[in-house]
Amino acid sequence: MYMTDADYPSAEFSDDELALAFKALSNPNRLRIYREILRHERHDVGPEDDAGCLVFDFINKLDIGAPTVSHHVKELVRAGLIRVERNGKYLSCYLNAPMRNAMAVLLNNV
Amino acid sequence: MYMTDADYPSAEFSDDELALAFKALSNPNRLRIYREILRHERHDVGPEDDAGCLVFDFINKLDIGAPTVSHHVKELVRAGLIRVERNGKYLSCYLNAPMRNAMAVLLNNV
DNA sequence: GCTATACTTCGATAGCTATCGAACTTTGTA
DNA sequence: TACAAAGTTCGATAGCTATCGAAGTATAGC
Repeated sequence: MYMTDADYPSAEFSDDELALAFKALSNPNRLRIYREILRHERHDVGPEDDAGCLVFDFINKLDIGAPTVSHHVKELVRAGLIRVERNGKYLSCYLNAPMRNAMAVLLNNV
Repeated sequence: MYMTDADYPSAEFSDDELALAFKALSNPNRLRIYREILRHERHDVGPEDDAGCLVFDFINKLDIGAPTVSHHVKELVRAGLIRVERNGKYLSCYLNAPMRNAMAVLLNNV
């Protein structure tokens, strides 16, 4: 695990921000993308040799076109759920832990 | 606590069902209603003297009309997030634990 | 510089949704 | 039985969104 408690600040998000995050998970294809990123993060490889989760794979595995995948990835970024980084030819997706944590706290704690 | 492990079956929901649940939380007012029900469940009173969370209160506290509140409550029920029960003059809302659990597992585990 | 690959942007569209006011139903109470 | 309160149903509307195909951009490799 590369995470410490510092990666899980009990960050406060507004109702609107949280609702936006949940909205980002309200489309089945977008939920699949997010779950894949979560799963990838969990089988944690070292940060150096980790190419992240590739948009390329989403385009090839999901039954929707590249423009739609591009749109979904942007929505996940806009919602603060993930961030995205170019690695040469490919685009990698990474989990944004604070928002995940905020949603989890909402469901478990309050 | 009135819950046991049996109240938390690792129930399996499809991507579509989970996406529907997240969609139900994608509207700020609906999220507020759900959080209030969660909060109420947490300060757990005994089942006998517990009137639950009243739709009446949502109608009076949120800045939206009664028809809209009614619509939102129905969406939460349809998504499997809550259930609703008439208690005399008032309508009470109760948490539907399996769906909450499924969302929490998704965010924490996979 | 050319070509192929990996996306992105644009414009369009069909379908959904949050909200409202008006009218209705159901329940408790006088 | 009548009245009031609590919630629902209806019909309408403005605005959003998932998806597409076509065309554009950026990167890697030759």
